[in-house]
Amino acid sequence: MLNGDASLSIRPETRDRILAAARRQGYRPNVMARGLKHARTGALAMVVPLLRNPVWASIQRGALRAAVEGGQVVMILDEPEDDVRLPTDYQYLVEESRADGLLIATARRPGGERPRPPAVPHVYINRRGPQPGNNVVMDEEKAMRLFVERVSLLGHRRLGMVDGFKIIDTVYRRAAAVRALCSAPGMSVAFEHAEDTEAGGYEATLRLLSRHDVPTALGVGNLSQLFGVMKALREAGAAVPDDMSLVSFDEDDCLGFLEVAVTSVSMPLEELGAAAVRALIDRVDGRSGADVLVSDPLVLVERASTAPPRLSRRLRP
Amino acid sequence: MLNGDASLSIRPETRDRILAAARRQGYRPNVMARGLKHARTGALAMVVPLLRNPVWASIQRGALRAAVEGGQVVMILDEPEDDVRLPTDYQYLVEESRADGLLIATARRPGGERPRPPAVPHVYINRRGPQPGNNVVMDEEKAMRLFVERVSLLGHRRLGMVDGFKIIDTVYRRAAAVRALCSAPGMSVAFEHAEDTEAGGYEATLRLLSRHDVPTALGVGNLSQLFGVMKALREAGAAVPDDMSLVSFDEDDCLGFLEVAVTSVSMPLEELGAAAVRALIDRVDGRSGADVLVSDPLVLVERASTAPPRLSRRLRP
DNA sequence: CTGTTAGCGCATTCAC
DNA sequence: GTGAATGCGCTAACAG
Repeated sequence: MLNGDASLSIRPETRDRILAAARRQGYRPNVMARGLKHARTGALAMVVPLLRNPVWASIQRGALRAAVEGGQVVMILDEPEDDVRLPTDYQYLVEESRADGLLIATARRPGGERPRPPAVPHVYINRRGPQPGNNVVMDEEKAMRLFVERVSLLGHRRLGMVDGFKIIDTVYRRAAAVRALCSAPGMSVAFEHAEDTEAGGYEATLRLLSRHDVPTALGVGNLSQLFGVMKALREAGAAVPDDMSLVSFDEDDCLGFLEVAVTSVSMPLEELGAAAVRALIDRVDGRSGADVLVSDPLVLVERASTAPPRLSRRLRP
Repeated sequence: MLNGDASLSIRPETRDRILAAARRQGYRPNVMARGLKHARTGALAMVVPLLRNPVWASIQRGALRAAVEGGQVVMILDEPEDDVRLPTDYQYLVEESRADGLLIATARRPGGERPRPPAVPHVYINRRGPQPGNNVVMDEEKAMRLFVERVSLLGHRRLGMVDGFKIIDTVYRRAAAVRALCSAPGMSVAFEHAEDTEAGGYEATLRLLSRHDVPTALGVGNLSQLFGVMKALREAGAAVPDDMSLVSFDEDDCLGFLEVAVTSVSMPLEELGAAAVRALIDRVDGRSGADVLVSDPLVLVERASTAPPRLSRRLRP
């Protein structure tokens, strides 16, 4: 009755009186006792690499919102980059009833061992696990398409991409998507993989600029790399957007305040986090489901870093 | 015995056999049952404003590290900026045994109501609560001193500061500290309060630049504002560092890759999070303590955005 | 429709 | 030295 069972037929006034009295006396149902009975904790465990990259903050926020809506609480586990664990290393949390399910948001796979899916309810966020059915990812293909369509419409034919390494699942999918999109005759794309850091973006751009066919439009996988990319362009005297069009795949308010305001593709990060939590709650409740592809809202945020390529280059045979 | 009670006198081989068998069968102690008995959950609840500002990622990371060391787990609660609650609104988490204590990391105070400390174990992170004894903060005074000493050594006399509003406790303490530090004859400081956003920093800088006594050295409270500050300086034609020295109070790798590499004061964010968790565990265990002031590692990261003021201005009477 | 009871899994206590 | 009983707070199933 104290949990709001409506099936009881008590006079409303009586019910209210009781509830008021309970509240006044400070009564709180003990979730551990309740959990013991139901074999449910009401908590979900989320394993994240707590990078300073703001995308995780957005994913977390979306996840937390969806969790409170589902009456769940989220506990955060931090996986340090220098101590990459297997997803199965976290299932003890469910086995010892600390959580009902696992949200696995670590992008990097540990090397060597063949992946096995955890034996407890789980969902992979922003990456695919070893099997279909428990993955919630964003529509990277659509993101790449927005980029490629935008710059090819401006007249660019030689594209470039700076992103992380391919062991990161999003990078893998982006690379495949952009290759497919640039397979049209006359189009090409140079893909540089580098660390997800400023220095990584810097080095990758240097490599790109030393090619004989320097791209005229560049996509950058994340904000940290973007700062390195812009530094390399600045030092090389390559003006944005006249010598190089630039598109970031991390949207952030700061982009509008840089030397040149940078156009970006805004990914549905909060939606991703929320969708993952909803999917996990389904699985905890025994409703299994298919993989989820989050495609909205995924838009190009136009700023000032894209323009047609220089005529001199464009017309060169 | 299964939890490693050494007081039992079992033959080591027997003990090992049992433990091995337990492990093989996948036995896991149920933390809810254990918790029910001990009236302990082994979890701490952390209320954060999930801003995209990377400082929260660092604080979280430090807190999570200290939590695993203390055998605790941290659940995260997100307080949206548009729905500021009272700290006491979260004590139900402890009352219904979801957590053993509260880490309150929201900086902004809700207006109107007089603050009352939660009636459960709690610690305020990076802000002071209504009473002394449960606050873990960083040494903002030391941070300001590093800034003021550095630029005054370079010859600056008119300083400026862009930061958030004074209802944010860190800002309040910084403002008091910098005023005290600049009370020497011939020194002055202009303090502009603004939103913790790029636009806020932009507007604040515009106000600063329109003064009759424009500062020659500027401290900026956080990274978001910094982008706005730099845009305003750029548009005004004020060169960094020649026309304006710049110091950020958020350290971030990206600072080294901006148009001008920005000097910063690196705050002990991870240490702050860790110290808060340790303090809270003490309080949960019944050991009360004093306020904690985290002062290390707090250093000036020299980059390229500080220089002596222009001679023309410096020599003007 | 209301009141009582058994048992969730563990740790502590007591009896053996 | 070992084993069985008790109760943490709750709820589902039951008996009244």
